[in-house]
Amino acid sequence: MSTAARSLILFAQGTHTGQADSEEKLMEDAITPEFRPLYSQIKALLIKRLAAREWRPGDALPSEAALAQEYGVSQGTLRKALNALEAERLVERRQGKGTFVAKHSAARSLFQFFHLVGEGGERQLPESRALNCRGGIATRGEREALALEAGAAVTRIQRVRHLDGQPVISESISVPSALFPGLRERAPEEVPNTLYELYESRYGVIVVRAQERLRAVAAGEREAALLGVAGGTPLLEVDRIALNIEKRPVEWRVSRCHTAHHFYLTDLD
Amino acid sequence: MSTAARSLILFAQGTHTGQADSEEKLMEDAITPEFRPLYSQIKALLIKRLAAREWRPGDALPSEAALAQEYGVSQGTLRKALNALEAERLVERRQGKGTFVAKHSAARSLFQFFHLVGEGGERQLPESRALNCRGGIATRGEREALALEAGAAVTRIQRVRHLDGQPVISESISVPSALFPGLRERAPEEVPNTLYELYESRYGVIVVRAQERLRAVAAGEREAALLGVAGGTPLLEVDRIALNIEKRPVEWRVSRCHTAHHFYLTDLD
DNA sequence: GAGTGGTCTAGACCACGGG
DNA sequence: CCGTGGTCTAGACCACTCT
Repeated sequence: MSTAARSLILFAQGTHTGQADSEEKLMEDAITPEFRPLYSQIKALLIKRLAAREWRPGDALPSEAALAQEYGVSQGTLRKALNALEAERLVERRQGKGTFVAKHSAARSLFQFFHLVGEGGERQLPESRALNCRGGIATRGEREALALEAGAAVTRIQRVRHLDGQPVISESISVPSALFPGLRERAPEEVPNTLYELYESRYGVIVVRAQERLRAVAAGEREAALLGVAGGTPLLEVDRIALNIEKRPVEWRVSRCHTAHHFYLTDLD
Repeated sequence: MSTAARSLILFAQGTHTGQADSEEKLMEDAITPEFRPLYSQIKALLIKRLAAREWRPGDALPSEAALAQEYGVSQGTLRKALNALEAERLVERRQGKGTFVAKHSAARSLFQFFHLVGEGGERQLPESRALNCRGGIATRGEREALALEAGAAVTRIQRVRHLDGQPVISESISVPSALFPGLRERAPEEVPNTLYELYESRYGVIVVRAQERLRAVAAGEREAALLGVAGGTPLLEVDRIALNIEKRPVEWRVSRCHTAHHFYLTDLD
């Protein structure tokens, strides 16, 4: 099945041993060369298949040899595409086992998405207590963050997250209800700690990257009470937009963190 | 000259066509295989030469072919090492030109090291006004941040940085005086905006990566005055340790940022 | 032992930059 | 024109995993 969508463009390429010809002369005067490496085209094709959920998180992809034959390229070229996908954390590769669609886990949440660490740098996932989970109509801010039309339905979750038993984060989450049918009916107790695992396993929404905007704000009375601090205490506000494999926003999350005993840690490299 | 420090360990490798033999039977029962890919060994050797300043920032390295011959490996293997160095931003490669030792520039400072952006996401390097530049003895904090012995000399710079003409960042910088001889004698007016360019061109200290710890703090009276805000205003504190090519700390910098009109922007991927 | 990804090689040709 | 890095191929062997 799936006989390799074959429209690979081999621009002025050397050793194409017999396949993917038929488009050589059609750009006599192509002002823009439009050269695109084969491995890059293969990569895009594989992303398309991943986005179409041809393979699910945790599944094994076909072997390098099989995919190379399917696309009519050498194993080396195909490997380059797969390695690029691994670098973007879309797949995981293990020698002797195979190539697997990346799956969310507590460890991944901890290292890729959760950056608050203790004074000594210890990483630890917080425990969460959801306060509520409701549906509503997208505000202007939600429409902008999630690229929604006016009137779109959103589901909102509010929760407090604890580290070492102490409340440290007050979090407001908004997602498009269309992507997560039924989520709004969940009771707060039924909202798990690592939401991205839920998004993935229950709704097929794979969060692969995010962008965060940080600023310092003064605690309002509500957050202050939730976090057990005085009103006006400086808090670290983390405004995150999470993107799926197609780079579309799927979640907007604003966290306000009490940073008396924790840091937001990030590497510049 | 420099006839390729040849002690590459070729463990159970296949097609070694005649070079780098002589160490085949000496690990009959090596419990730990200690396998290390050739390209990784080459990479380490190149890093050593870069750290030794055999080539200076902006210089061209020898061509792939030349280096491959020097180390007695194939061009493909050598390329893998160079590509890894490029991924770590130690070198820059340009088709048709060559491979060059990475050089600090305003652009690099802006994208790799400066993360404060305007509301719309515009990136812009701030202008700096140094308040003072003095020598002193390392405090406990400086010793920990910079891995210094008790009694070590440090040079401290304090400055205020402006965006769109408004003071936004109050910054305290400490560096080991031993690494930057003469820096402490600079008049504040002689302290340039992009310090890492100065470190590199004047002192041969190449900052290649950094780690930042962020938290929210209340403005003290001093910062408040410098930034033109009320005392107690929440500020984003950015605590940075900058590392050189050998991963040793070379600068400690604490910035306090007024984030009413700017964000700290970071990507999670 | 079979199958997977990982490393290494050798060689061909292409895209790019600058004489 | 030549020299550079970039792409692609083909094939060999190695390391790892599981049966």
